[in-house]
Amino acid sequence: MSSDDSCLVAKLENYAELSDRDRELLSALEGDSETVAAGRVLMRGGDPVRRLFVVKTGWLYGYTILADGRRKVLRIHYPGDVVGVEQLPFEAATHDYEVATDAVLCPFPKNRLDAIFNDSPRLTALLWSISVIENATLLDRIRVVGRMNATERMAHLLLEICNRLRVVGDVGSDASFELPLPQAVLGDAVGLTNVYVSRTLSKMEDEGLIARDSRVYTLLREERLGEIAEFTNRFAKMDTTWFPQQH
Amino acid sequence: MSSDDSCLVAKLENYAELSDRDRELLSALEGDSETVAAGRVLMRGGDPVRRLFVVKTGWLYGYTILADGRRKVLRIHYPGDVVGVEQLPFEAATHDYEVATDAVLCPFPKNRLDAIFNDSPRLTALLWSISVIENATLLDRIRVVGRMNATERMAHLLLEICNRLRVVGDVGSDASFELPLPQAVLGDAVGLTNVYVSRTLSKMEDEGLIARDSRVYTLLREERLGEIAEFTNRFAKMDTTWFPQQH
DNA sequence: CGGCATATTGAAGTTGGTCAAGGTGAGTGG
DNA sequence: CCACTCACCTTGACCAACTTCAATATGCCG
Repeated sequence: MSSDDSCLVAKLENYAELSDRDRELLSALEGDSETVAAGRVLMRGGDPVRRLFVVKTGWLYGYTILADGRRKVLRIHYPGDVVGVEQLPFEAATHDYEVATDAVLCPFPKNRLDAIFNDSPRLTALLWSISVIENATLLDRIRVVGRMNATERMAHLLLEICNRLRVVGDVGSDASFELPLPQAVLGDAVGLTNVYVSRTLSKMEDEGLIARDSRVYTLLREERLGEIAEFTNRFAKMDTTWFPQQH
Repeated sequence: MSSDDSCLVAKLENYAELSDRDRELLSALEGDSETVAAGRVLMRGGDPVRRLFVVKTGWLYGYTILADGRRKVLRIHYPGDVVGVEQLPFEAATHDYEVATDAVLCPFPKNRLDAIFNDSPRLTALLWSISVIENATLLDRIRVVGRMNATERMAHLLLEICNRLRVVGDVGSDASFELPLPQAVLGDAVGLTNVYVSRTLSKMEDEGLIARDSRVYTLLREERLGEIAEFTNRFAKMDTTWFPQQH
């Protein structure tokens, strides 16, 4: 496989120059690939975690189910993501993962990361940075879920999804994109019920903020949505000045 | 300063063996220290971020204020924490930080991290792991705030604080500890109002779950609280088997 | 002693949850 | 090609949890 068709390499090159060696190290992670069907549970909380996954295509999400059945989606993963970094320091998975759409994943054992740690401090810093940025989106999510009302929550979620998809080019120039997740999952992501997600999206549609055609969403007034949700695109820019020098 | 009185070194040594060189690298980060008075704002969202801080003593927390004044505490920082890792990839701070109690901080420029990246892949992996674990506590927080009721939220918060403090030994054998944050801040942390925090804590006290004496809290039935909140102590154990070898 | 921040308690108001009924659309089998 | 199913979405009526507003209490520090 050439590194040209690696969405991970493409994503990382947005932020910093990669050496040939770096590209080689990353390609090694995407060696094998495996197809997983929509609806499959990739991993369960408590399972031993020995592998990470680079997502080549498809969507998945991490979630937990509370004792009484309430469910919370913790993080949505998009093409180009490395799934499992959040499990690195744990012997057993902290939560479940479901594959939302048919997906192509490239699994690799987590101890293969040591090649990166040993050979490329710079690439290590870059991967860490990506994980910290995703972290920042979690802080945003905490802010949203902890203090915002339903419309603000949905606006924020749609903006985040739209901007994540833009990184891999899956968004039209009119800010339209396919969102293959059912409303119940969107609700689980932002802490609302499926019923109230429906009501809220309908209201946003009535107000001309968004349009929907089955599961294709269009952000008609993206700027306004940004104000409503006080949205910041965390992936816009990265500070790499502190990175260790290539050597 | 000897590394013996470094809470950062102490914390890290819980999880993996450190070489003399590692200890040296870490001590370099805690060279200078600076005292900051309770109530001071350490950093504001938008400020350039050039330094990280090792917390030697004291509490601080990160927060954001929404346009209409609603406030959300994003993360509480304890002694031994490295504050600012979450800002590494950003040119400007993503949110504000307030010092909650008089604190001693050791600031160091973020580009001094490259010594660690270059010289100790193993220490790099360890620091990354710590940041991923903190990440996991954020996921827990999202679960709590997104799907749990007031009692469950407060139970979870108290357990998390108690277990974080245990790492630095600030908890009595009867599970009692000083919690110097006003109830409004606790509410901002879990997405409740100060009023409802008061009601909820009173109710928990009536039920014999906790006891309070001014700001000293005792978890009378810690096990039961753990069930209520479905709490997991993320700092209990770390998988270091995948770490790059010392070389 | 006075002032200020914090905590408690009560009463009334809202947002979103719950329960339930119906509608829509894609996929399947006859 | 139609009927059946199943998953998902929508809408209405009622309800509960938490918020808001307001008054009062407590406690610390000058």
